[in-house]
Amino acid sequence: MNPDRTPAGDAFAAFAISVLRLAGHLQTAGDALAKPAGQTSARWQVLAAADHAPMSVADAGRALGMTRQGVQRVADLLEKDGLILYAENPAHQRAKLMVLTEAGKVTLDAIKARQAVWANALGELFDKKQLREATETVITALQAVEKQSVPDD
Amino acid sequence: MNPDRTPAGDAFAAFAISVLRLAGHLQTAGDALAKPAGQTSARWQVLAAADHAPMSVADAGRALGMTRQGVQRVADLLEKDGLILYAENPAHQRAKLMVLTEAGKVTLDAIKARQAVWANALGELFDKKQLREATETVITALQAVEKQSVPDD
DNA sequence: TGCAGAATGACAACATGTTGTCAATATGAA
DNA sequence: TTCATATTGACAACATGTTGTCATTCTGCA
Repeated sequence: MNPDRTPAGDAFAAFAISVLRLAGHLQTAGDALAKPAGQTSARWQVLAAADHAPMSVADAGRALGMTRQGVQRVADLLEKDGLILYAENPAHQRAKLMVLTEAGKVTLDAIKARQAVWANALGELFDKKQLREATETVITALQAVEKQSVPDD
Repeated sequence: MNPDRTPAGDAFAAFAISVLRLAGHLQTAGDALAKPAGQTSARWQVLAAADHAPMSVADAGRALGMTRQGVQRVADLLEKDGLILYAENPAHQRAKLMVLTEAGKVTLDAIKARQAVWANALGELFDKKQLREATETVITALQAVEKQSVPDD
């Protein structure tokens, strides 16, 4: 079946599959959390990045682990909806800064409030130590997968 | 900042974010593993489902947690490339069965071999118990997130 | 046996994100 | 200061997946 996978390989593969499945459900939950505010996970992420600090589209792309073109498309939609605006950047003529408008702040706060209720309820289901250890394992895997180049293409 | 999130909520949110980030990297790694065979993660998943047992597009959608339309698009591409074929289904005139062709089997085996090397190497980096416990936590979260409806829309 | 309702594939519109390319703008080293 | 190089936004093509709709085919029950 899997001719050359070791027990350790099997264990990692099972872990990876469960992580991918959970991520799908988390994505769905994120969309549901953002929906009453008329937003989506993607828009929420960009709003949150711009709220954290005014930044260019390229900055947000790096912060979110996405290409700047992908962020650009969402940011243009957010601007059209009046949730962000592109402010002049004294340090760079081309790279305008995304800034939340009042409407953007209200929208983001509404999503954050719903997310808090959701996360609090789910957090109660776990032992604190269990959740912390799992998070550490996930982060370790994150770094390992980043580092591990796939067997030579 | 997050006015009403409890420590447990913070812990779950941190866990969720790390899972989403790892899933992104795993997706990228999956694409890299499939690429030398001229495939992608999506095509690999459909090939693997059809290899497990001949099944209809709708069946594969359920197995993969995707809509049947999404699977259909990929399956049509796989058929066009000669990796699967739609076999008559004695039990259902409309719902043909996806079956791997010889070329499909060769392609899938090539991907599986590369995935084994990759998973084995990553699995070695972890304590077996650590990986097993993290997988259990992820699966528990999976079930909880499925069950937990988002605060009333 | 019929027939209402479910399941399925086909098709279209759309959301999300990537890759590739181009021109405009910054940046840093000679 | 100048010029090669990197960064950035704009634009297009494409991959992936969802939602919605329709007609066809199955299924189960009265």
